[in-house]
Amino acid sequence: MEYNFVSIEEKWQRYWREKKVYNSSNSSDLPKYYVLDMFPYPSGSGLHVGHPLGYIASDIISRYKRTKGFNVLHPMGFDSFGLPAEQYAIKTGQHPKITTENNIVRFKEQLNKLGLSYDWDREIKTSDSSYYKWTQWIFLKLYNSYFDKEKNKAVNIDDLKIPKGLENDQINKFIDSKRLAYIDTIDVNWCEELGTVLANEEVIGGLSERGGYPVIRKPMKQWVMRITDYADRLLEDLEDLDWPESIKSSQRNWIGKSEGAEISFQVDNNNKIDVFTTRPDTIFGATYLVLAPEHPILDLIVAENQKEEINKYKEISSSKSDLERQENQKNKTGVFTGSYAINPMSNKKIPIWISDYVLYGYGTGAIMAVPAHDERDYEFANKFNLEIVKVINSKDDFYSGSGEIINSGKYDGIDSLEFKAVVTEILEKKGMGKKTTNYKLRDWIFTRQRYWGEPIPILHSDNGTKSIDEKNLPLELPEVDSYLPTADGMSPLARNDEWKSVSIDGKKYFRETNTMPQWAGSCWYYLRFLDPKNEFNFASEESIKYWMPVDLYIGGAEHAVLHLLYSRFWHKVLYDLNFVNTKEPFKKLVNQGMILGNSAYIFRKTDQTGYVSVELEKKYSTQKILVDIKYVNEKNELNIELLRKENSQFEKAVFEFDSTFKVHREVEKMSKSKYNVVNPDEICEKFGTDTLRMYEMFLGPLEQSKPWNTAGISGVHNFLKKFWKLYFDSNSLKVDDSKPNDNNLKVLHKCIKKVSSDIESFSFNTAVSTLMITVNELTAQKCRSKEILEPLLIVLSSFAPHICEEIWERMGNTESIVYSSFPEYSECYLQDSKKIYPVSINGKLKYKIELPSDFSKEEIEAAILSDEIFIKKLEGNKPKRVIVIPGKIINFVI
RNA sequence: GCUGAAGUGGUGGAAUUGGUAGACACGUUGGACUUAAAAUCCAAUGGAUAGUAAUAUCCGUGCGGGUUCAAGUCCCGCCUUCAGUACCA
Repeated sequence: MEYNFVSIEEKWQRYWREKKVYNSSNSSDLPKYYVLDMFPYPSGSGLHVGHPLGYIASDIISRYKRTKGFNVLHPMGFDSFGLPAEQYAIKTGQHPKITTENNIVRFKEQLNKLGLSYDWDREIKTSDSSYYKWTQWIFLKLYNSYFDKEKNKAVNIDDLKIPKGLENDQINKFIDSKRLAYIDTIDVNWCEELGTVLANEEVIGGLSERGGYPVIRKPMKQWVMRITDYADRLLEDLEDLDWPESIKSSQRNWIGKSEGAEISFQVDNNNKIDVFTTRPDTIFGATYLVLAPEHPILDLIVAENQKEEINKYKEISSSKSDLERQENQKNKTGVFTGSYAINPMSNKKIPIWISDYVLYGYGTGAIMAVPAHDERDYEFANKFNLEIVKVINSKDDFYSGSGEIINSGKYDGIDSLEFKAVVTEILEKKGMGKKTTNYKLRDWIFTRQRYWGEPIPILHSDNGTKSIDEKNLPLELPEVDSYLPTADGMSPLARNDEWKSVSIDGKKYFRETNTMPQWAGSCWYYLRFLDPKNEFNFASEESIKYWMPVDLYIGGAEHAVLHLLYSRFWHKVLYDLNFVNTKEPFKKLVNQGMILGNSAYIFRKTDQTGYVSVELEKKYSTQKILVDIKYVNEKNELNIELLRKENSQFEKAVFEFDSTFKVHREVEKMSKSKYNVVNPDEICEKFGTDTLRMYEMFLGPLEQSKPWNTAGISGVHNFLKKFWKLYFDSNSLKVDDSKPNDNNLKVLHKCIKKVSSDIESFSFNTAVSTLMITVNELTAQKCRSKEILEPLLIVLSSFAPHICEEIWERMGNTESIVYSSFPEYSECYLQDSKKIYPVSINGKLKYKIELPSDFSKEEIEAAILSDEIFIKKLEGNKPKRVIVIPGKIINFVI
C-alpha cells in the first residue's frame, strides 16, 4: 500500500472542517490553554514558506496540549485594515473592502492547506464593523478616563476633581487635557509620500518603517494616547513575563527610564533655565548650557546682537528632517545666544548656546554641558573653543565614568557616586533643583490621515470634543468618491460632506475625520477571540475569566516594541477599569525566526557582451544581476534555455561557463522583489503538507533565522514513507496484537519522554530527530505490535496529523485521533541495565566503567561520597583501585 | 557606540548538572536490485599520521589565556557575524 499523501491530506482537511473537530467551548472542566498566533495582514501576495513557521509551531503545541487533556483555544483572524489595500484603491478605485476580502479568501485557503487546527468559528477581521465597534468602544473608554497619579491607575473621568474657580469653557478644556486619549498640537512625524502622520515607533532612522520614505517634523493637531503615564508599570511588569530577554530589553530600551536631577540655572532676575542631567555630580564641570533650537525661552534671553544669527539657525534646523539631523552627528553645529547663566554650585557665569544636538522633546530641552565627562559636549566644546574643566580624577582628557571628585571646591575627594545624591540634596534645599526621572517613551500619536481604518467616534464643536453615544456604535466607515486626501490636506473621510456634519438637538457638530492607526485593531484582538459573536460586550466576563491570559503567543520579533507595547498598554487600561482580570495579556512569548530566501545572481560583464558563470567572475569586470530562483536548481546551475524562453532580454545573450553555468547565491529576506520567494503550495503538492510541516520544524531551532533550503526535504519525506511502511506492507495493515518485547518498549518509552519534553521546551527540531530514530529502530526490530505502534501514532500526530489520522482510521478507530490522549511513559522501561561512568587516569586517558545495575542509587551515591571504592575495570580483569573524590569525580590510581 | 543573540564536519544542525564531540538529516563515495534509469535497501564519511588489515596515535567546537582528573559547556581578554537601537544629556 502506497503512502498517497495527496488524497489523505484532502480527505482529512475536509473531515476536520466539516466535523468542526477543533472548535473549543468556553465552558469546560478541563484546564484551559490559549495558544495565539500573531494574526496576519492579508496581503495580496499570499503566504510564502516563512509565514507558516510560527503557525506550524503553535499548531503542534495546540495539538499536543489537546492530547494532554487541555481545553485548547487556537483561533485565527485577520488584521485587515492597512495601507496596501488603500494604496491599491487609490490606484484602481476598487474599494479596499473588496481587495481585503479577496485576499482573506486566498489566505484562508493556504492556511487550511497547512492542516492547522484553528477554530474557524471564532474568526475575526479587524475591518468588520462588528469588530471595530469594540475598538471604538475601547477608544471611548480611554477618552473617558484619566490617569490618577496617586492610585497609579486609570480612573473614570467623572471622578476627576475639577479645580475651583473655573468657568464652563475652562472646565471642558481642563477635562480634555486630562483624558487618556486627548488632542494636542505637537510636532509629528509627517511622511509626505504616505500622506500621513507616523508614530515615533514607526520611524526608523528618519525614514518610514513602511516603504522607507523620508519623514519630517511638522506641528499638527492629533489624537494622542497617554502611554507615558504607564511607563513605570509597563517597565516593572516585564519582570514576571516569560518572554525572550531580547524583547524585554528592547522594550526597556524603548521606555528608556533614566534617573537624575532637574537643575535650575539663573539667567537674570526674570528667567531661569531648567536642565535635566543624570550626572549632577559633575556640575562643577558644567562650563556652558545648550538649548534646543525650539526652546521657547530663547525669545526672552537672546542678546540683541545675536538675534539675527540665532533666528537663522532656528530656521535651518526646523527645516531639517530627522535624517539630516542625524547625519550631522559628527559635525556639531551651534550658535552662542550672547547670554550667560549662573552655575548654582560654582556660581560661575557660563555662556548659553543653542544646538540641534539637544532635542527639545527629551528632558527639559536644555542641558548643562560637561565637556570633560560627556562625549558630545566634549566634541562641541572643542569645536567652539569652550572651557573644559575636569571634575573627576582620571588620566584621560575625556572620561565618562565615575571616580574621585576634583576641582569642586570643598567637595574634592568625595566619590562621584556619593556626590550625586549630595548635590541633588543641596540644590533641593536651595530651591534650585530636584530629583527627577525621564523617559524616552513619548505619548502615542493615534491618528492617521487615511481612509482604510477605524473611524474615531468623536464629534467636534466650538467648545471642545464630545464622544458619540455608545449606543450608536459602530460608527461605520462612510463611502467616499476618492481615497486620496482632500485638497486642503484633510483625511479622505472629509470628502463625504453629508457624513461629516451632524446636528444633535439643534447644535452643529463636525465628525472627526482622521482614522485610527493599524495597531488599534491588533491591540485587543486576543480578547475578541474569546467571545467573537457577543453583541453586548467585547467579550463576556466568564469567557475572560476562563481563558485569560494567553498562555502562549507566537510571532515574529518585528513586533518587539510596537504591537506588544501598545497592546500591553491597552490591556492595562482595561485592567484598571475592571474589564479584564490580568495585568498582562501574554504570559509566554516565543519569537519564531525568519526564514530567509536564497537569492540567485548572475554576473554580467560591464561591457555588456554577455554573462559569466561564478568561476569566471574574477576574470572580468562584472556586475550582479538578480534572476528568479525558478531558473536555478539545487546545484546552483542555471537553466539557460528556460530563462531565454521566458525573458526576451536574455534571448540572444551570450553565456560563458566551464561545464555548467553556476549562479551566485545570497541569503536575504524573502521578498517578491528579490525573486527568491518559495511558495508553500508547491511544496505541499510535491511532498505533502505533513512533510512541509515536519521539514520546517526540522530545519533548526524555532527562534533562529535560517535560509530556506529545499535540499534536505527528501529526508523528512523518506521518514514519512518509512513511517507508513511500519504499519503497512505491500497489501495490507501489518499491525497485530503480538506482545512487544523489552526492546520495543524501551524505544517507545524513550521516544515518548524525549518528544514530550522537547515539545514543552519548543525544541521541535530535536523532537523530529527523535521520531526519526524511533522509527528507524522499530523498523530494524521488525516491530508490529499494536501496543507500540498505536501510542507512537499519537506522539507523531501533532507534527504530521494527516498521515496519523489515516493510519489511525485504518487501524479500526472510529473517532478522530484528536480525541485520544498522549501516552504516558514509565521509567521502568527507561532504565539501563548498567550505569556508565566516565573515568580519567591522571587527567589523560579515559575509560568507561560500568557499575552493576543492582547498585542502588544510594549505594552509588555513598560510594561517590565516600573516599574510595573498588571497581573492576571493563577491559582488563585486574581490579583497580578507584578513588572517588566527593562530587562525582572519579580518578584512577594504578 | 550601546543592548541582545550567536560562532561546532562539505551543509542544516545534536550534545541534562562540565563526563566517549559531531546524534538525526542532507550531500558525497562505494555496493545490491535493474537491460537502464528512477525508487528502495546496505556500507563508509571531521582531519592527519602509521599499518595489507583489524587497529593505533595525534589534532580538532572563532582566537588567546585560565580553572578542573575532565571544558563546545565555567571564568578572563579579544575577533567575527546577525538582529535591534542610537546626539536620550
